[in-house]
Amino acid sequence: MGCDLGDIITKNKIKLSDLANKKLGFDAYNTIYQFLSSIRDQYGNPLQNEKGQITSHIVGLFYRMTNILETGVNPVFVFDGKPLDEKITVIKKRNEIRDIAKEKHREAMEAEDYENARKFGKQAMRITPEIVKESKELLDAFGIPCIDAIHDGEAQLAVMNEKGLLDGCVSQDFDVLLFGGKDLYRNITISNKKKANGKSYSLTVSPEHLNLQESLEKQGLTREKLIWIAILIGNDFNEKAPKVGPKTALKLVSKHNSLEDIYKELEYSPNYDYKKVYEIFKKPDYKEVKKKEIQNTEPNLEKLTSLLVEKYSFSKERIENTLGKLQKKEKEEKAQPKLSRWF
DNA sequence: CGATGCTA
DNA sequence: TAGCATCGG
Repeated sequence: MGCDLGDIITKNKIKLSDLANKKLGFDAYNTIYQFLSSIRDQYGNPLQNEKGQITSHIVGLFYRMTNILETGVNPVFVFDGKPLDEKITVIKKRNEIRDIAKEKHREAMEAEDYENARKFGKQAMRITPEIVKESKELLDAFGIPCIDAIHDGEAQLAVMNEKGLLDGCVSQDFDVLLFGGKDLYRNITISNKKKANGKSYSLTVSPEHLNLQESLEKQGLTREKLIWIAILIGNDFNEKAPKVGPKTALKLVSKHNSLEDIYKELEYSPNYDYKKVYEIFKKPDYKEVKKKEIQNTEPNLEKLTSLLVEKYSFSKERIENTLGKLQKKEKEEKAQPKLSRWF
């Protein structure tokens, strides 16, 4: 997904508690997709209740958002709008991969090959309008505002960050930086353990902060040249140039003064409109939002409980136990009205 | 993924 | 009670 700028961007380890009192914009699709692909049973099927409703995104959002609010973060979720025409190719390709994965998951289940079932099950999920609606309903009960971007959610996040409406953007993808977002936060999770694959639990990931300006300075780049790199190595809007990875791309943009010159050296003529792609990143689509629209409100604990217990059949005991922690935090804030984010 | 249960 | 295993829905 997105664009593989991992080798070019500087990563700074942080603690979750460093994010207290920050206004952070979450890439909604990115966050929800992670839950859908990782919260699964031993056969690679998503979690569902007895009615057959998928609940992976609900479980994931519920626990992560209680932790995020407890940390003192003020979140806002930004959803993707209608995709740009330039993104259709990537979307079609992803849908094909998903369809193939679905079929392979079915075959693996039939063969009782559960390792492969898990592997392909992960790749078979897609975010449906239903999942979006349910996620928004849950976030609303948490008092977390949701907004819809014109096109790419990451574009909207980047501009909101650049304008000072956000202290940072939360996504696993790097694209926010291409769109001009200043601060990107990755791995914003409670547990630092990550499954390398089905078996080993060895890899650990920690929350990290990526700053656009710092990364550009360290590499002697400008944002314009960073966008060239993205175009050369491939992104959501165009495919990569042959035999060019991040390292080669970095050398190429340092040596040349235009993408035309780089393509000339590569003896490659792209069959896509790279000037248009440049503009998509350079001047991202933005929907005007007022500060008031992205303000958090007090979580509605009764509504959360009834939603989760009645609609999704969660264990009442678990929900009340988890929400109890949030309630405690709330009481502390009310005792210190000046510090409260809700008034 | 994040919580909870089990084990030594 | 830390560290791994497996529920959860």
